[in-house]
Amino acid sequence: MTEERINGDRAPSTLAFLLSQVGIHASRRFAERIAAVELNPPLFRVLNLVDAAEGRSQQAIGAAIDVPPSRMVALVDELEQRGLVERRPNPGDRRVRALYLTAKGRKALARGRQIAHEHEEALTHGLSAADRKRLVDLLQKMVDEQAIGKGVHPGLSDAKPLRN
Amino acid sequence: MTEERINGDRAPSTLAFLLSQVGIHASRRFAERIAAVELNPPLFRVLNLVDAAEGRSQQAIGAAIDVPPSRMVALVDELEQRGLVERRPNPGDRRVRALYLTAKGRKALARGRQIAHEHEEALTHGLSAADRKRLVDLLQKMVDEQAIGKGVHPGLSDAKPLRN
DNA sequence: TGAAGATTGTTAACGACTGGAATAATTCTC
DNA sequence: GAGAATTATTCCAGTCGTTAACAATCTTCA
Repeated sequence: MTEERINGDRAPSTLAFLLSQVGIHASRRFAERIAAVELNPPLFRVLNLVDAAEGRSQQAIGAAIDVPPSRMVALVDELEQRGLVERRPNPGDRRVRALYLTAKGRKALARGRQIAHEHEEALTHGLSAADRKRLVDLLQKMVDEQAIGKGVHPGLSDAKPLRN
Repeated sequence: MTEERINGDRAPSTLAFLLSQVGIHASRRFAERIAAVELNPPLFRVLNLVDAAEGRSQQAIGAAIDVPPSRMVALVDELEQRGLVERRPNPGDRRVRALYLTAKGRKALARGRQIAHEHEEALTHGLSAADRKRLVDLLQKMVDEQAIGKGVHPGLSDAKPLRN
């Protein structure tokens, strides 16, 4: 094989390019890491939200992370089957299934957070504390300017025109 | 509705979180923008690569952007049907279909680049030139440290354990 | 009070997207 | 010249997520 290595010069280091490159890399690595505890990002997010607001309805937490009701069902089904969360009846409203973390769920969440922490460390490995702070500030500024996801992480598999 | 707005504090502004949030946002917006010229990111990438190295085989450029052969077929099929690229026989190797841009393909590519430029502008809108440079430097440092995609943009829909 | 209209959780059907295996035609290695 | 490797392609199967429809339950308000 000639192996002439096609020159990537065409794809210059524009900020947009770097951002998506690094961002996607970060997402993927995290997905790989979190898989070690049999979780995937959406599941981990739901777990976090349930912990943040126990007793809420499926749709309430679904709305908080921009997940449609029909999708929440499958997500919670899995979490419940694995004994990480419970669906309890809501005395006040019998349509609602209030979500609660089980002891096992708390453990899984703790492990997940530990992994998230390690991920953070690995990702910022080559950066000094000062660099890290600068980067956080700059990115936060972008988030504010762009009014990106009002506090909600987009996740990789939402929206339609993604395709990338 | 109670609308108590579940507190997102659980998802602190870790660098990893910010990076994927902003990165994914950047990818999505670009996908939306590029759709204006009937292209999607993978198609645009192929177009760029063909331009960067005309006459290469499908698999050669596929390898350069980490797209499996079977997928390249569909990608090139579409590009060819729309008259943006041509598959020409390779005199030296009759198995190979060398790819070339058509005049129309060049125009589409030019428009795509224009859009990419606008995207860059919009994305960095709130940043000063100095901020922008700092950000590029920091991100580039991360790319180098992490040995992220050896010059290749990952794209949003590759790898398996993505899921996010 | 009671009927119409919302809302919650679920299921089912459908479509978009991909990668991997198998195949035919060619080329390369010895 | 035989067998291994390579290129492009087709096919198939699996993953995922969205929309629509539905039953049960609540709310509204005449």
